[in-house]
Amino acid sequence: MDKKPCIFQETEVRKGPWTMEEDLILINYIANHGEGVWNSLARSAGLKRTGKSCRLRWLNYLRPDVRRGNITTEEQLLIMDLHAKWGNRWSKIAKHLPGRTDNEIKNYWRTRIQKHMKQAETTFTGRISERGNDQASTSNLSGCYPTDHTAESYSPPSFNMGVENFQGPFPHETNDINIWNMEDIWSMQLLNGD
DNA sequence: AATACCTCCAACCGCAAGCAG
DNA sequence: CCTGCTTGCGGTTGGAGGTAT
Repeated sequence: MDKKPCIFQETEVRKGPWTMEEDLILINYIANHGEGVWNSLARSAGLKRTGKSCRLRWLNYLRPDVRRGNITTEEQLLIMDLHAKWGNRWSKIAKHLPGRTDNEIKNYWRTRIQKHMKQAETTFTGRISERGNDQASTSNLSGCYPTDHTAESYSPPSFNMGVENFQGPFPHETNDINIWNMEDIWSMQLLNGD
């Protein structure tokens, strides 16, 4: 990969997946200096990333209060409700779901809810054309909300951001060297001192 | 077992708003 | 007011992992 360091790589901005080292650097830096001007933070921390990238990584992934795991039924309904009110104002919606990020909600909406609604729409309009629209009401969509495993398999309102309880950001733990979890990162961060 | 297809999500991009000089 | 910089937001994409054939 980086076997041939060249002069350009020195100033080159890194893109793509974050490495554990980068995560650690960012966490350590923020732990010591706090969040700030992201561009200068990236530079001062020695990260070859844009401020934007650092901010995104921190907010969506590294922040200690980021809650990971499947969306609960309550959250699901809240998302539906708020989306009906505000539309695609993901950050606004996210503010009402503690620990959830706008990115996560957005992804959830696009991949699950939107899909289900689309399916519902096609079957629904199919039914309408079959037997009239006597059942036509938007509230019918509520019966089509995804109530699949994602909501059922979610364990814990008792979620605790304590390091020992945190399950890590990755849904699938593997032996891959590039895969680490937040427990690793936070414990290493603790070892590195405040 | 191989591979084609699908799903999900982390991360990027572009744009607009806010703010300081 | 204008300009340049930073941040925040929403849309989109690439790729890893899972599933179907």
